[in-house]
Amino acid sequence: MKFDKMKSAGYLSNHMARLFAQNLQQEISSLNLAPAQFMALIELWSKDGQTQKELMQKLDVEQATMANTIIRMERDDLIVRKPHPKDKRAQLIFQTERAKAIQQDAIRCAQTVNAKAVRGLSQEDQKLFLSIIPKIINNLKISN
Amino acid sequence: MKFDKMKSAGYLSNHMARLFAQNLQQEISSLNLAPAQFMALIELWSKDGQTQKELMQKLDVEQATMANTIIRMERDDLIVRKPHPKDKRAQLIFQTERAKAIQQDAIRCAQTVNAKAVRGLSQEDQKLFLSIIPKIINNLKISN
DNA sequence: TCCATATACATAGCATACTATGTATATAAC
DNA sequence: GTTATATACATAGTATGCTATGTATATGGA
Repeated sequence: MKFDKMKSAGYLSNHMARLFAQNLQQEISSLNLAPAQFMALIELWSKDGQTQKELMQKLDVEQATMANTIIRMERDDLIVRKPHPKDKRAQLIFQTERAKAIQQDAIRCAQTVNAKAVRGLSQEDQKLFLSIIPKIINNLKISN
Repeated sequence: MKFDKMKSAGYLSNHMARLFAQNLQQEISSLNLAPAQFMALIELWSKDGQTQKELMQKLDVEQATMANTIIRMERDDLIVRKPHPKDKRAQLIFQTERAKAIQQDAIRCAQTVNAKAVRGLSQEDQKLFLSIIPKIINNLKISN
């Protein structure tokens, strides 16, 4: 049995995702922001003051991954944690002024990378591509 | 300026690639094989006895990444290194019997994941999807 | 031949992902 | 109200990716 990389969605997805990450990292490096931190900020820009669990569910990463990202974001003055008013186990995570200040620049960087990625593709192909990925994501989720 | 995750090729690609990796990891875990090791083995199954540099170029990872993967594969009895006959700086990397023995099973696992991923997609969409990714990979490579 | 540069690989440090496990607080069952 | 279970988060260990840097060997030019 052979394995053809160029016909493997998984192989190609891995390669593509690594290149996206590298490009994004380079784009946003001047903002002193790392890709995973950017992902978390996207959620906080949309709604400030969320629990770790809420962020973790929206980003679909494991709890431990989210916890570590939050630690680094706190270290880098991107977020602060405040006690949850009703649940002593939980905390609410808020953006800092610094995080608010870089929002527009960071989003521009991400859009630059996305635009570079799809350069030369027809509008139809771009649309189809963006519509197929969520289906694959859904197929790959959880057990079955 | 807003950021719509569902319209971001980079965001979606990252999510999809993580799910592919998780699924593959689960599938091949019984073979005591990790995803990056599998990727390296694909190249060795295709051509045994390659230098670290050749593998690194074919997998398109950094030299340090390849070096570390090779260390783990040596530890896990998947490869052995032999001195390069003509270049004392280099080594040739060969599969072990164990690596040869798991080839068919490992490839089957990868194909299972790929099949799960594209379930419900039309043949056309699958084909188009696989043809678009290499274009994006090319767009994202290197400088410009 | 000798030296400067290039190449092949190793190593260190870090970010981001994972699983597994521990701890403290909430909540449900009795 | 106690106790058992569930939940929110932390921590440890590992894999895979990156950049930066070091070391040994090759190679090309004087």
